[in-house]
Amino acid sequence: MVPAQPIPSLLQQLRQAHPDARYELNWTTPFELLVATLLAAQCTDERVNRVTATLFQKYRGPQDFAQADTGALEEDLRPTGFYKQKAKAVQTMSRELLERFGGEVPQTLEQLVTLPGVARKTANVVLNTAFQLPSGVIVDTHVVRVSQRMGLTKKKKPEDIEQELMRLVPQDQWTFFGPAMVLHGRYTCMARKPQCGACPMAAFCPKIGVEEG
DNA sequence: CTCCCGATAT
DNA sequence: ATATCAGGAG
Repeated sequence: MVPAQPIPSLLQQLRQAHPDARYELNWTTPFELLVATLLAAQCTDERVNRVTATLFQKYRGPQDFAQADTGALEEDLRPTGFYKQKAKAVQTMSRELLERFGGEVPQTLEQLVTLPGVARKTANVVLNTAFQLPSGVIVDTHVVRVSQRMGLTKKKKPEDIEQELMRLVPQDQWTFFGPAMVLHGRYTCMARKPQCGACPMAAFCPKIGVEEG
C-alpha cells in the first residue's frame, strides 16, 4: 500500500521528534535486555525496570536463573504479571541458552526465536538494541497502532505489519524507526487518549479511526 | 481463539 | 467496580 506522505520526510520528522530514540528498558548486558524484554510482555517498561533493579542483583546471569527455585523466581517476577509463565520462560530460556549457546545470547533472529518466550518482537528488541543489528523492525502494540493510524499499513497481524514497514523504511533506519515509533505511541499517539493537538507527526496522519483527542 | 495476571486509568 | 494496558504459547 502507498503511504499518505513520502517516507523520507516522515522519517525526518520522526527523528526530529525523537532524536535519540531508544528502548527504555534498563540493562547492562544483552542477557539482561533479553530477560527484561521477556518480562515486558503485557507490562509497562517502567514496571519492568522497577523489578529488574533488584532482580539483576540477585540473578547475575543465565546460570543463576537456571538453578533458581522456580517458586522463588515466580515471586520475584510477580509484579510484572503473568508471573508463572514468565518465570517458566525465563528459566527454561536460561537453561537452553547454557545448553545450546554456551550461555551467550545468539545474534541472529532465527536462533533467538527458538528460545522459549522469545518471538520476533523480543528478538528484534535485543538485536536492534544490544547488538545494533537491523534484523527487522520492532512491532509491538504501539507500533501496530501508530502504523495503522498513520496509514502506513492496513494489515492487522504484527508480522504482516513488520513486513510492510521493512519494505517502506530503508534498512539502515530500522533500529531508529522501531524505538521511535514505540516512544511516539507511548507518549503522544496513545491508545486511549491520543494527543493529536500536540502531535509532531500530525502532518503525516490521516487521522482515520482516531477518536477525539 | 483462549489463556496467562498485576497495575493503573476511568 | 470495571475496562484497559500490553506478547507469546498452546
